[in-house]
Amino acid sequence: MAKTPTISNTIRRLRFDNDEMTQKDLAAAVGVTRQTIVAIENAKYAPTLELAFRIAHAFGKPLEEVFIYEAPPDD
Amino acid sequence: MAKTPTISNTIRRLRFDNDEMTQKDLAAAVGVTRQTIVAIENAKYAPTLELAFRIAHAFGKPLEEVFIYEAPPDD
DNA sequence: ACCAAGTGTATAGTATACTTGACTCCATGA
DNA sequence: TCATGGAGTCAAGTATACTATACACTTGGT
Repeated sequence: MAKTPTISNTIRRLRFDNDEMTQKDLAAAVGVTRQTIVAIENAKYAPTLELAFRIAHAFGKPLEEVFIYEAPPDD
Repeated sequence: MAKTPTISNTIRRLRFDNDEMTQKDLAAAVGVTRQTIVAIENAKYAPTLELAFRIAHAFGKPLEEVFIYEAPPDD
């Protein structure tokens, strides 16, 4: 696996676009704790594929519109 | 997080469509071990979001064409 | 001045993705 | 017949996503 985190996301913007949904409400909607949302939103770590799908699903968006992969140079 | 695995994938088909690429070669291409590919291909567990992106990238396909999310009923 | 809601952070623990090394089985071909 | 390559599996260990509880800071409202 890659050493450098190469994934960004638009969760914060999507929350505000969705009636200013709180981190707490998003967490409940996708079935994780609030600090998991905080960590992901601030790119402390990337979610599992399943959680990524659930978050995208919660916003009614395709996954690749929520999470953006920046391919490393050695590709 | 969900208890039941709700993610399937088309890796096996994609490997064969890609010049019969072996598990070993795919593993090397995305930077993991061969048994990780075996496990994911046979849906023993789902990859991280980053690895999912790398696999899709290796095949030149969008992520959601490689990994398919089946939303649970309680959605 | 106070309080509540929303957000960020810390630490310790659990769950699971991923690694390493070894072994088996099956098919193909020299 | 035996060797080789591709695929599956098992067990023990490491890395990291995620949980639980708790506390600090800011902002808006009363």
